[in-house]
Amino acid sequence: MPEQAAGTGHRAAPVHTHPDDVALLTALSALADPVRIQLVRELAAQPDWTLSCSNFDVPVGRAAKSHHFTVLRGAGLVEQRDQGPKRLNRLRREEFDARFPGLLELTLRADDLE
Amino acid sequence: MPEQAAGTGHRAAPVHTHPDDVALLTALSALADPVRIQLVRELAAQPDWTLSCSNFDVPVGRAAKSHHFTVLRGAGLVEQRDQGPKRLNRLRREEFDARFPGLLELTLRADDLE
DNA sequence: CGCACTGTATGATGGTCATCGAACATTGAG
DNA sequence: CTCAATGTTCGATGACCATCATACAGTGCG
Repeated sequence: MPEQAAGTGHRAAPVHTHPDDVALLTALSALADPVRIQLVRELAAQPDWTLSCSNFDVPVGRAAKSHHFTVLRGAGLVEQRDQGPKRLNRLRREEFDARFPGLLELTLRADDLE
Repeated sequence: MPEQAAGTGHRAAPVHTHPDDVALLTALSALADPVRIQLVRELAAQPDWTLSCSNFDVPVGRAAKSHHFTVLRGAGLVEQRDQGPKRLNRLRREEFDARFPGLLELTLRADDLE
């Protein structure tokens, strides 16, 4: 099969939560972690669907990184799509900003003293 | 002594942190707690300097409540002033909003699903 | 002074969570 | 098929934190 959608995947699709279904406390808790803040920032610095999980430069192992992505998905911050063995990521900018106006911008702002 | 300033207080003054000196992670962590969110909301619903700590209706004991106010002060969210045996509170709306635009408004917004 | 009220400080406790190592699953390439 | 690469899952561990009960310290009133 040539380029047939590349999506025959028998793999379990990642579970997503739309920002509209996310509680404020969940969103704040998701962002109240230095590793996850860094993930969101690196994600924002590259085009959508260009970064796979292993491309992020955070000081934790694969297992912890996978856990953090689960949390970010659950908070409506990240969308993931499988492509081959990789899991590509996208920051849900507009949808999240519609639910929590300003919060993402705040997170992405390069503040000193962090 | 009649109304002589009411400030002879030998009590240790509460330690405050200006929002400008607060890291994003600190602010998010402070608000990522249901009790503290409720404290901030009740505080916002009344005029400044009208609520003493014991006036807040949260389901924790005095000790825990005191702890939460310490966290809120350290995040630049609350200012406290001693008056007699009471410690009056004020939400630092403008200063906090200048440092973290939109975050306070987000917190005060009555979202369902929390 | 003695007392009620208000808030803080001090351990102690329990739960949550971030992390790791190792095992496992899936995918695509050789 | 075999292998390397990518992620997930599981169990265990350790740290952090919210909470409590208790004791303590100011404050003002009678």
